[in-house]
Amino acid sequence: MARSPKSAGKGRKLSNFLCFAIYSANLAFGRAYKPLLDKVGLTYTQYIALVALSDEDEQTVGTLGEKLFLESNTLTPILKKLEQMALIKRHRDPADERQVRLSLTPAGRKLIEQDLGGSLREATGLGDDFAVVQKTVSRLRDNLLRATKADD
Amino acid sequence: MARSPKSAGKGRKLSNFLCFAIYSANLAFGRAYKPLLDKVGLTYTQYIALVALSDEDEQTVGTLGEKLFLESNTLTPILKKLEQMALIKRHRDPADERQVRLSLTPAGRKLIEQDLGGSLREATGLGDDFAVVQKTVSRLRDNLLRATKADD
DNA sequence: GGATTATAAATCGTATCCGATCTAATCGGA
DNA sequence: TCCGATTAGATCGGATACGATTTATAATCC
Repeated sequence: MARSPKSAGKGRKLSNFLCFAIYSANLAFGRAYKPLLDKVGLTYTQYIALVALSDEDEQTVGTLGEKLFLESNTLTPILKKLEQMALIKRHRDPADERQVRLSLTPAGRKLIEQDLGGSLREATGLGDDFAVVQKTVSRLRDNLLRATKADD
Repeated sequence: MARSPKSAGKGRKLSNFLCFAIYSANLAFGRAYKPLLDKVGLTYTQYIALVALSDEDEQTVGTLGEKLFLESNTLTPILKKLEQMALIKRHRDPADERQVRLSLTPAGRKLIEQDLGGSLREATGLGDDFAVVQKTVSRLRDNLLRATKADD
């Protein structure tokens, strides 16, 4: 990844790597959410998946994967776990037996409506920049994915 | 779509979650680096660890972990792999046998000096905002970790 | 000095990610 | 209509993350 133009001496400074800032910020978010999610028995990824599922009922694994930038190899085990916890329902679509439809159970919806991470907005220390950063990082992600897909 | 979503309700939009922007941007960086790192047989985390190790010779697992925000449970297997690839050396510190000292081999240093991710700066599409985003996200990370540690 | 405590790394079990592959179901062209 | 190609999920193996525990060494206290 790109670094600042200056690399005197021995190594490249980690602090100049945007990828490392993102990588470590992701770890930090996971740790910030941990105590909140432990209370309800969810992992970070399970929580994100549940939020995405709250967007719409009867999504397929594929469409959910497009939202989360993940595929069935990662999602299937997570979704089975969420079903096992009675937070979602999974069933094959009768109109196309290849697809699996996903919906929150009342328990799952109730859990999501608690706004579990609400207290974290302040912890980011971003103040009014919160929305700007969110948009900028999303744009960064989209640009990277587009560029990556482009030279396949 | 044949079926109409019965709930429509209150889902929280994933697009409003800063944590998801960071989470997915991290996935995107990993995928952008993948083809570059495959050429040299490194994984994303191994590469980040190697960059951190290029900063200084004779670091311990603990000090490396402070830079990477990781601990020995995660680092030890990665460092053993890097040693096995002859990119670093590991040895117990004679002055304190509890500690393991880490240094790049010439091959490891040579690999890092290639600036493998250089081509990705452009792919971020951030232009002159690159450095600003890098600093803002680092600050976000530090704030989150501080807040998380604070109410332990 | 010997026992207790603290520290550094390693180990172990669980849960992601991800490439590769597999299976089942659907589609499509001759 | 038939059969190969495509598609959607699921499965599998390797590599992180991470809490909890273990081992080995060092520091501290009485």
